[in-house]
Amino acid sequence: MQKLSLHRFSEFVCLTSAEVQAIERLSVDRLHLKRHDTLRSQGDPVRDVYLLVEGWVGSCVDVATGTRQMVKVHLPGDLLGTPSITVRAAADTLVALKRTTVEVIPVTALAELFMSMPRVAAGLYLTSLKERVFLMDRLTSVARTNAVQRLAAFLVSIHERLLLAGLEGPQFDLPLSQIELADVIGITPVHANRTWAQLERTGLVRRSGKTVSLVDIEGLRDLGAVPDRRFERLREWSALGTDKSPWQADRSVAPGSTRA
Amino acid sequence: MQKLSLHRFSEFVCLTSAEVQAIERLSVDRLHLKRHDTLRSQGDPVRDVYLLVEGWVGSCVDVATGTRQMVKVHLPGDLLGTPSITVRAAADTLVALKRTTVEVIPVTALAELFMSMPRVAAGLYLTSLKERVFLMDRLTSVARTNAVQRLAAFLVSIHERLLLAGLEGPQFDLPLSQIELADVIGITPVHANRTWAQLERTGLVRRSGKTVSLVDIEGLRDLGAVPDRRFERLREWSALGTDKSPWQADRSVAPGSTRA
DNA sequence: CGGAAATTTGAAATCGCTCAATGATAGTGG
DNA sequence: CCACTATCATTGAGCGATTTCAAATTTCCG
Repeated sequence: MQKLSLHRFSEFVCLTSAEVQAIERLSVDRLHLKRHDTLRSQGDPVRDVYLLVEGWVGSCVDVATGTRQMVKVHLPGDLLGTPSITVRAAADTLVALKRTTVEVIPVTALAELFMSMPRVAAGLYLTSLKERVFLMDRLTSVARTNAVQRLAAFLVSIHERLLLAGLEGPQFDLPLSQIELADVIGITPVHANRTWAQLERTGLVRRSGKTVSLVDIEGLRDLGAVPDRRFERLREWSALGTDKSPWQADRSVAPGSTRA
Repeated sequence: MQKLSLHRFSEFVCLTSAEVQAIERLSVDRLHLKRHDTLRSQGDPVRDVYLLVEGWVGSCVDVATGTRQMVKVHLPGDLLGTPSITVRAAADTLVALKRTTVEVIPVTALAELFMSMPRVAAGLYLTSLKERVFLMDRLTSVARTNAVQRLAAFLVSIHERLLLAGLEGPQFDLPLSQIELADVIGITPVHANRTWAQLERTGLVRRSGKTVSLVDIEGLRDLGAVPDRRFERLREWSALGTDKSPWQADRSVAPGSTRA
């Protein structure tokens, strides 16, 4: 995990070594955060984005009324804070959910990379589109399913992403407090507690401390009405561009493939 | 309105005439839809995206349980269906909310344009990031505010976008049925009716038939806890790239600027 | 060990949903 | 142009999910 994970750059486009090196040169600093530290607050000026090397970071939108919504839980390999580069003041607050390390990437450096390497640019674009699908599904989950279903869907989604990052088996550590979990699935902390108890009673999940074990993933997927999204690398975007070296560009990445 | 509106291409990057021409050459077909026609269904193969020339189109995610969530209401100038190009089967259903005209753009053509014109690519990327901010705010609205607040926020948001498209004044036509409105703000149709009545009782809005009149926009903005997002064109992305002609690249676009 | 934060539980209130029925409107074909 | 029909809007009543307020217990961290 000390090696930079370039998930978000290479998930749709296979990169050449020159491209990988260019990405690795983007960083101007490395930051270490402890749990609850704020990387950037909503309203702050936006000069940088961040590559999450290690740890978990939540992206939270604060509401005038005092509550907040965690619109994304970022895992290692994610590129953080990019949506805010389109606005004057950061749209969200980035907060560490556990001990975390990030690389700091100036927006100017990201822009230069984007304009000079078309295939990296395509990767960034497709990743952003994928995030939109993710947000669409989160919005649907919160708007149209009850608390137990949302929790089930969230656990499946996190587990799926951890599998892509190398996790094996149905068990993982969930560093979120119930307060933070409530922020994610759009309920109150008190109800998050009751919802956990209710979900455990179904027998589909077990938890002990911070450790979560998914007993019946298909059952959870059904309960949470998790849509079956099969993301894939697209020939159109890899086969074009200025680069002359050959690359394979057809392998599909199907997180929900246990289902098919 | 017969002229193509290129909102989504030019909102962050000022385009040269060569770039505009390349975009206009993308379309291979023009489709006319009447209200309730489906442009593309969730699960369909994704070969094209669509440029909305005239009309309104809803992007809906269906839930296994039978309900659906309209995750975006598209207005003229919007580029539709792009998030789905990252998945095997379309993530959403695109349905006409009134009489509508779209240009059909093959994904391959979009990819070629992206790989050959860096500044257009930057525009597409930034627009996609902006849509993520939009979705983050929608998610927050649905998760953290009540039905009246969501309706207020939705009306303000649509009005703001119509202003950018040339509308003048606080009045506009809302072609959505209450069923569709319920799909948008994440409630049931019956409750949408009561919510409209409740919002009208505040005196902040009036409606007669399909026509909506925002009596107190600031009041609605406060009620709906609408965040103040100021989108802006970024020097970083315009000033780079292969093009040699000069362009102004500093004008900010501030939809919510009445507030400041 | 001590204090702060997080978890858990109870009880009452509220918001939105469901079921059900009636009225209004608009599109269609004769 | 009108009648017919399907869709949409509206209202009532009861129910259920989630929130709110409050307090007790446990866990975590310095």
